[in-house]
Amino acid sequence: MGRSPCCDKVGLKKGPWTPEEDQKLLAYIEEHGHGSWRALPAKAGLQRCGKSCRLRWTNYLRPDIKRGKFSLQEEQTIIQLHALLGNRWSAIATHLSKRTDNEIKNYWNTHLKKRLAKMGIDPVTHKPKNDALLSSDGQSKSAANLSHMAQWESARLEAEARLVRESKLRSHSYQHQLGSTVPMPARSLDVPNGWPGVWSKSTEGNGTGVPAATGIGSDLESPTSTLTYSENAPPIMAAGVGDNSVPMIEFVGSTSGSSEAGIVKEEGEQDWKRFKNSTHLPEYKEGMENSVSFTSSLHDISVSVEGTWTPESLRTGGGHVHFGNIMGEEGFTNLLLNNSDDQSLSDAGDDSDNGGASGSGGSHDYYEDNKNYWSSILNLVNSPPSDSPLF
DNA sequence: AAATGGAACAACCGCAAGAGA
DNA sequence: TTCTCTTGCGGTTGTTCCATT
Repeated sequence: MGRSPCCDKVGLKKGPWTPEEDQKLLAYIEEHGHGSWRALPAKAGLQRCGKSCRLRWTNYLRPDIKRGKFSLQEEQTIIQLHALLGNRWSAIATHLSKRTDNEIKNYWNTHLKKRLAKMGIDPVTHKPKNDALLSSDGQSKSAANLSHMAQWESARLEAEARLVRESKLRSHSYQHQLGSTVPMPARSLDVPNGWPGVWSKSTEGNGTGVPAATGIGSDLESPTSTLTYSENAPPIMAAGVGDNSVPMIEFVGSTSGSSEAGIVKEEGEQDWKRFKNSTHLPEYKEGMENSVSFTSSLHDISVSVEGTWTPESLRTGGGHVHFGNIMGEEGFTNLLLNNSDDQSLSDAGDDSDNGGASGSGGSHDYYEDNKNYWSSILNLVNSPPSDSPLF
């Protein structure tokens, strides 16, 4: 696994891109596609390394990028997904169509992270910084159980992200098979909305006969995969292999309708509707405490979880956790956002009942906040990413 | 009006993983 | 199997902008 020398060559320009350079890069990619990034600068007449060109394209020039201020919804999504995924910006970006991982990362570091910290919320754990005070009672246990489920969802979400990446890779290889160097838009990036101009030009220009984006983008073969996913030991789930307390998560994924990919999206949407309406966390039953299976019909993902699933870990409050129908509730994130001193944020919602989420509230509030918080997260990850062509 | 400090954002760096020869 | 190349990713740095003094 060597590392490409890239930018350490002398004579290559670094630093901010000029409009002329942007134009050259755009024009070249429009006509030829990017092909090999390493070879691109010379062909395009740019004194840049390929890596620099790739970053400029993916983070700035790509036509399917939405720029500008993040909406409240986007902020909420970022916070919620960050609570689940941590600094996995690319995975988060797959749920924020038209936003790049770099942009999300920057926004987190410059806005959201500080905002949370200012409110006494640890931006890493998404818990109040004085959480330790609660560790001696049952509240932390509840939080841990919720986190347990969140980890479970995190693994599922990451598997989804893998499927997206796989889809992208497949689409690239498909392109190569067709002898084209035109980059295949990735479904995860919601490309069809923004690509057609470039894509059509490209395909027309190179004469490969590859259908335009609206055609091939939606006809992308869906990922059909069998993957064994080993979560790399997040704190709560971490333990040694073979340890009975270790939840082992295995995803066996194959996409329904993969050979008729053109209808995948629609099927997926319906699938999600059914899924949202019917999905609960698996009900706890005696005798199955170390094995819980879950199936998402969307990707035929069957998830088997082996580990210390307890009735407590499957419950919040008085009933089983439902993923759906929580959107209307006031989530913890909303509390965070509403408590923010950022006037640009929504002041909607009445969080007075919950006593805020500054972390200094009572333990009951903390419990309720956690419940709402994770419910909101779980609801989010079980909702189709907005505008995402994957769903 | 000039200086200064912080915020915001673009870009770079280095590591890791996968593919292919 | 090993090595090289390419790409993706996350952390960090550098530059620009803007508000405040």
